[in-house]
Amino acid sequence: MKKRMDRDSRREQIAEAALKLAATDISAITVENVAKACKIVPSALYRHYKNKDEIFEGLRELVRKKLKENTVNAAKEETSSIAILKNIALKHGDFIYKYPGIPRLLFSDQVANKDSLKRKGFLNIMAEYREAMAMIAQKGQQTGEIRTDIRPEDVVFMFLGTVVPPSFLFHLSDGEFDPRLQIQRNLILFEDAVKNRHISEES
Amino acid sequence: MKKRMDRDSRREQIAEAALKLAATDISAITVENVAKACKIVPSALYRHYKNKDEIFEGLRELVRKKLKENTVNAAKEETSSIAILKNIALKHGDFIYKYPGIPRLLFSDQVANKDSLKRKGFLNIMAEYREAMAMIAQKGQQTGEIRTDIRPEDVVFMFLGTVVPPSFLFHLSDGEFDPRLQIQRNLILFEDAVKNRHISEES
DNA sequence: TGTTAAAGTGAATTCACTTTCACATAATAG
DNA sequence: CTATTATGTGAAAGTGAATTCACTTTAACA
Repeated sequence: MKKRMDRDSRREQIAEAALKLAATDISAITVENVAKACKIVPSALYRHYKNKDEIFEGLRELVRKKLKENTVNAAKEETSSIAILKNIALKHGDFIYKYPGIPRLLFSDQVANKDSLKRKGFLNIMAEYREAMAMIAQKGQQTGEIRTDIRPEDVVFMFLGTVVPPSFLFHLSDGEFDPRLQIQRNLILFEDAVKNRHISEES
Repeated sequence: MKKRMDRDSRREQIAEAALKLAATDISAITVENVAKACKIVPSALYRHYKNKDEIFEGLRELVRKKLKENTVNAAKEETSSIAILKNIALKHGDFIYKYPGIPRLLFSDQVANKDSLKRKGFLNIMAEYREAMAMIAQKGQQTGEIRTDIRPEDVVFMFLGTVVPPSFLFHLSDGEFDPRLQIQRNLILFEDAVKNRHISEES
């Protein structure tokens, strides 16, 4: 009757199930709960992942993919660098609001703990991400819309500054604090701070 | 021979021991390790704290105290609002660099997890903290050094934006990324973004 | 100095998970 | 149709803590 799921779909299903569980609480990601969500028995998970750590690895991969998707879409929708960055920030707001598991995972220490390999998982995602942002910023400097007296990486940090604290508060407040509104407000200051002022023209 | 420790010192010693353990990894904070660090036996901890959660509560209290100390000292050293805020940010950089356990704890989900009471612990600390910052910002607006077209809370978020992302990266990178340098750079943009521009005078 | 309460000890218990394993069943290819 | 391989099952074992408890030691002080 019921067709069995093929290998790849099952692996993905498992990671998705874990991501959903992360929305409540990272500690809800137990082998048992993940298995239950996939309607299989705990031990069956081990046919698809060597152990729980590998499930987390799959989870990180999932997050990486979704984050990248966001940035790519944002770049398609806008042309100016600042507009792209702002769009990405807004998309992130919607995104983490929709998947509260994402900040949970990023800030979690279960997923990225002592053994530096696991930690490097997210660190690499962040590095890749920061680099992509830096390239956008650099382009903005070349076209003259972003001030050139700071490094592109500093623009990136300013960008992170608009997104990370609201996300963190969203995480801490267990969903009560709406990160999207604050990100919008922060973006006003962000634009103001990084745009090239052309002081001579402005006065 | 050896004098036994009095009740209060012992409680504090336990919290301090937990904080030190947090520097490596939150999961290193086990009843056994904490006890070992205090040179007593695990079960003895229960004479001082009802359970592990209460130890974490003591830990949060310790963090709250240390954070407050920072802000108070910064306020003493400077007069202008912006200078105070910048000073606090710098102090925080030094601070978390010295106590890597602090960001670990803040971002940890062991310490502040599902049951909302625990989570509220840090949430309250953050709320208190943000309020204190907001008051400084408001004062800055009254004296005219900070622009008045944004809410004090937005200044606070901008402030957090300078400190939180570097702290987070410090945490993720396991101490390799130095938050202090980036905070310094971020503060340049921070000051630039929030100070009152007096456009009429500047041109 | 002998009594009492507080603090510490060690062993045992419990608990929530993860992981393994021998066996069962479904899909697939020869 | 049968052999083979991939998946899934259920029970059992293993693990790493947290917590409890009866018992000892220590400090304080009447």
